[in-house]
Amino acid sequence: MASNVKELNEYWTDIYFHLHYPHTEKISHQVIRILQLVEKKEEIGVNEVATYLHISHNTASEHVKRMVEKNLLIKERGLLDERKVLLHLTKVGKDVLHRNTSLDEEKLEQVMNQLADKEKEIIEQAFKILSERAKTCL
Amino acid sequence: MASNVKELNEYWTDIYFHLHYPHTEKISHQVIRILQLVEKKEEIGVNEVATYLHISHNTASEHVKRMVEKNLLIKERGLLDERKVLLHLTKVGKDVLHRNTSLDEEKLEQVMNQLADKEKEIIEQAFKILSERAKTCL
DNA sequence: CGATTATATCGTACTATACGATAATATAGA
DNA sequence: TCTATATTATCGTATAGTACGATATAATCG
Repeated sequence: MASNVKELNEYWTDIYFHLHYPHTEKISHQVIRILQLVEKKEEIGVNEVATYLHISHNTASEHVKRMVEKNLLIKERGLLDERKVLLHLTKVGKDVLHRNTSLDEEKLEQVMNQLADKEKEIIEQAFKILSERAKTCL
Repeated sequence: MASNVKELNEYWTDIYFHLHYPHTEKISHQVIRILQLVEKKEEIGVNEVATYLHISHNTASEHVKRMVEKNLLIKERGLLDERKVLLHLTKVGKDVLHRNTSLDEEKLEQVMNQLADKEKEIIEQAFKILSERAKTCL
């Protein structure tokens, strides 16, 4: 079973390598990780960012500040607890995140269009199942 | 069909978000991109790195130099053409790459073990099909 | 030998990353 | 209300990452 998982990972990295967007952007690693976190979680504040990246809260605060300056994030204060910050992606933030973590839509569509209907269906089902189950993990 | 591709990307990013390894490493974005390139391609030299990352050849050369110093890459001179450099991953390089681009094997196995045999099969097939077709893209 | 190709190095500049110390502000509890 | 705690922000400082022009080295090609 372990070799099975390794095999899946090889497929996974092959897919990303061949279908990712070109690397034209000068974007840092931590910035992308923060964008990913903010996109997928609701109610994200500075402390959650710090915990997620295993960095101190002051460093996290500075990341957030710079990302707001660059118009990647929007900061809002919590309604119930005004100490808290609620982070959201801007349109620019969403675009940057997309180009750096998603599969290139043109390439993916091109590949999908080469497939038989049954194959397409298998892929859609597989991704759906795995994403749903992944969400319940831990 | 376009919405289909967007849906797949949402599944894709959800899967990575929930199943990736924890972000404990202080590793830069360009370093990971270079590791990915070297892993997936044979006969990679400094110029290919520069082209792939859209950076100048001297910058690429310095990335490679630092990565060799950190024991992430091994440099070898081309047998036929000694001007060329051939890059390979070290064990450390492979490990770093794995922890930063693959799915966490424990988590993935945990998720897979919750699935019915038929679901497992669908996922394996889907990933296999997509990775094979992706390789023929462009 | 001269031109080309592939890589390396030097100097320089700027950005990113990180943390300790400290501060500001909001909430919660005695 | 006063104090403790929680959350975020800022300052000073240090180190590493990123990048490029200019220049150099070395191998190959014609």
